[in-house]
Amino acid sequence: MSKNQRTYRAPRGIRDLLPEDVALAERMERIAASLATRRGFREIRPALLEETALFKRSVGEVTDIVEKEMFSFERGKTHLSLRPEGTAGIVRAYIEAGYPRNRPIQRFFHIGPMFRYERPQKGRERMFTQFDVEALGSMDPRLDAEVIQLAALFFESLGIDEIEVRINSMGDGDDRDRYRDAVRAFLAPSMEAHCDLCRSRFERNVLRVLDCKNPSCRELHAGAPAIVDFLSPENEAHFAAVRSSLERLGRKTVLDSGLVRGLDYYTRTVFELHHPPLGVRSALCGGGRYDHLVRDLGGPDLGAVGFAIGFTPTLLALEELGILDRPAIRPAADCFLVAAGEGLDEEVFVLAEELRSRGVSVVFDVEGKSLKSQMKTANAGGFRFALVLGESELERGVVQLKDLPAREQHEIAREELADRILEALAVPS
RNA sequence: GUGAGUGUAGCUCAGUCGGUUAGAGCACCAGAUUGUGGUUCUGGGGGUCGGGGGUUCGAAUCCCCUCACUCACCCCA
Repeated sequence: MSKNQRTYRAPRGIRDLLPEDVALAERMERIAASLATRRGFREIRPALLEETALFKRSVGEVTDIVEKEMFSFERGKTHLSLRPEGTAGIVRAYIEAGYPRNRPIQRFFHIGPMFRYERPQKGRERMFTQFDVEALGSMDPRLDAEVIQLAALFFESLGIDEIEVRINSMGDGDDRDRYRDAVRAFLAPSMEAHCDLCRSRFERNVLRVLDCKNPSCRELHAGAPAIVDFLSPENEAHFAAVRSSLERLGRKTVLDSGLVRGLDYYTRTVFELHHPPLGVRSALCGGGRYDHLVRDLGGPDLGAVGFAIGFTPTLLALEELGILDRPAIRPAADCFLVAAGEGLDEEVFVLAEELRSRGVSVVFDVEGKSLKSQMKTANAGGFRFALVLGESELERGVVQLKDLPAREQHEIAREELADRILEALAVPS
């Protein structure tokens, strides 16, 4: 860093995943992928960038996400946005690829970055990774239960037990509208007594008023209408079926009539997975059914259900629970090739590539360090082997193979070197 | 967008009532009779004390502004 040169940082709320961090991310990805594929969910990698209109249409014009949280820009006449969530793009891809006509039942999962222009704080970033699962093309309540079960198993596989499934139904169409009207009518007389926030929620999303944590507001909500009393027989049956399917798996559900997902596309089943001991940050997963999104985005009217799990909240949860065991940092390669003496640069380079071609991972010193210093580097870097090549070895066609943790060194014929290394690596040290 | 807290070396931090060359640990680099790593010892590089302005004989320290980060609210994974 020179003095008169300005420096650069990652943009606010965006952090780099350094090589040291990748193993942990990979572990979560592996667990997610394994649970998903076992249930026939296939990985999909949709666009990171979409037409802005897609999100306006699906997520909703009057949501916080669309109103103020999207990274949007214009190129030519096209308005684009970095995706703030995964479902819209996945459904768009599903329709665009023609699945609805040919093979409407599709189970997809995706792990990748999402972007929201928010003020960063603990557990919340502008670029964050989500594990998304979407079961498309069916209304079957067992799919609701299946994805909820999948989400719960994800956390349990990581060691987070006591996952609480909070569930609600938002109804669909008429019953939902009637419920909303009823809530509005119920609240209207007491709005003056509510907090400022509730008053703004009343305008933006009435149902959210019932979610207020303010005790004085809560008192005003006693006797508020419950959605379950408004559900059509069909939606009520669906909701009951989802819960009973989960019960059959031994998974309890908690009816949370205040649970209202913020995005416009949700219908019927909505749910959140919580780990109550985590307090304010107990919410680990959110999802639900979005039965008309495919239609709203230009496809046939097909049901769908899915969820999103944020990796950052998950990691935070593991940390707070003290069960985050970071995978050991793996060395860059198995072997560190040491040059014993001057003028061996080319020889070292050639030997390294020779070993690599036989399947051995090797790096060599590029700082012109002393032999001793190279050995230190090999040790500090966690390499299993140091390979020493000097004039003498070169002439005799051998290499010193040093097993660093074992502190043993043997002279090996160059032709046998790769095999000997691979052999030694095959048995646990 | 609103509010609060914090900015000293790559990292974690100390720095008194304002006082002269701003420190420690870790990390890094180099040595300890010249072809061999964990410990130890010695030495070394590295900071315009976030930036700008002000008060003062004198500012890392006090005041103002600004930026950044963190946390909280809204909302959310």
